[in-house]
Amino acid sequence: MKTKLGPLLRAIRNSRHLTIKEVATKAGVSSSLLSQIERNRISPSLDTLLQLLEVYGVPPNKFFKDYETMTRVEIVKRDQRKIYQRKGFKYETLCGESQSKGSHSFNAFFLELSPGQKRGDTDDGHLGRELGIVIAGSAQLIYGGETYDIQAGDTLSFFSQIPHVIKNTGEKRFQAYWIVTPADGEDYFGEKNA
Amino acid sequence: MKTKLGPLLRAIRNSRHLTIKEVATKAGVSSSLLSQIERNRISPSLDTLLQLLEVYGVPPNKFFKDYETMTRVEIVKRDQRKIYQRKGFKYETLCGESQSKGSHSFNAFFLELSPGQKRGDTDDGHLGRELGIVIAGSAQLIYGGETYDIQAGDTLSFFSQIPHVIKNTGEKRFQAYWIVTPADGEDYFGEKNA
DNA sequence: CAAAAATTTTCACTATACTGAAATAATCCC
DNA sequence: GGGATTATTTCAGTATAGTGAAAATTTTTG
Repeated sequence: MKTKLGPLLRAIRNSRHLTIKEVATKAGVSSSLLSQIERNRISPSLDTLLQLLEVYGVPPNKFFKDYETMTRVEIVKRDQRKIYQRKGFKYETLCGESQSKGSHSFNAFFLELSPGQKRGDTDDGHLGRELGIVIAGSAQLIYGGETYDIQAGDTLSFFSQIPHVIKNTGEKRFQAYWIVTPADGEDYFGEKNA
Repeated sequence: MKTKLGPLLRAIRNSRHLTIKEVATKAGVSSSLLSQIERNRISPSLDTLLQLLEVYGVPPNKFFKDYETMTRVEIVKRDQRKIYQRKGFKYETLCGESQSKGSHSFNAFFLELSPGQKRGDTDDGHLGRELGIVIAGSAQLIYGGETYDIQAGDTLSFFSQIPHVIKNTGEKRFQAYWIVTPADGEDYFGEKNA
């Protein structure tokens, strides 16, 4: 009851355009079990997981390589930014190694929350990564059951399929740059910009 | 109740000179559970396995990469040998790709069984790979619950920690070259030629 | 938009992973 | 070699993974 790989399994299944029933039958398990696994209500046994991966044609080591980067939340504090020069411009790295390498690239928009307001639901269906750059205010990030306090100058990045909520806990309004990635060709998923 | 990675987990634990109790405590599980997992009497849940790997400091993707090559038995029939020339010698490959690459290299000895005689026990403690080259006679290999018929000209290779038995089922005596590997530096185990 | 079909979720039940304590086996040490 | 200590296994009981059917939801279709 600890692992949170259900959403990834669901994303893989959707990318193959397979129904729960189809996959369950091929893997030799019940539909209800698969349904519960994909929503993290049950932590699958190793046997079950390996059977599912076999149906999807995903080698276990590849799956766990991605799982590793998936389950890692990385918070870069303002004073931890790495600064470097390039082509006359000054850069400050906002995203650590575990996020920048791999098969997801970013797109951005601007986000503002009034005091008490919150954003992000438990299952928005979007697949990929999110990157938040906090400009003003303070907030709480709830990610995979754990809570993180963030404030102006901090940067946070995580896998968007995992349930997450961000809430303005301060008095002022909360402002941040928000970057979202589509799934691209390097991962399991056949379709681009799904 | 399908996976057979218990012996590998036990081998890893022994290489670290840790007791069942120590590991179980660190991983937050009971001693009895670990005991049963290592002898394949229980297929661990994913949570439990990941906790154990964390104690050992083994990344899951690495573990499953090795598990993949571990669980594969490869039988090369006489007429399937790949023949090639090199430095004036003629070679016939006896060992497929899944065995030759990776972190185990081979050493050899000669094996002879009289009719009905059998060799190999369910847990000989030796860690590494075995390679058998059958010269004369016929036999049965029982490996991980499955039975394979082998005869003169065949080659078999497998991970020696998995329970295995070879039995002379023919009328004549059974002869084979037998190759065994020690664990080397590329895998989890600190000690060489343990 | 409403009925039908297909897919997913819920619910009561069964099988098995997991626990804690006692029994067995192995190791230590004088 | 024998008693003490430590490590492992066994056993009865509990928690949770897994099942099969029916209910609820979503999608399709006319």
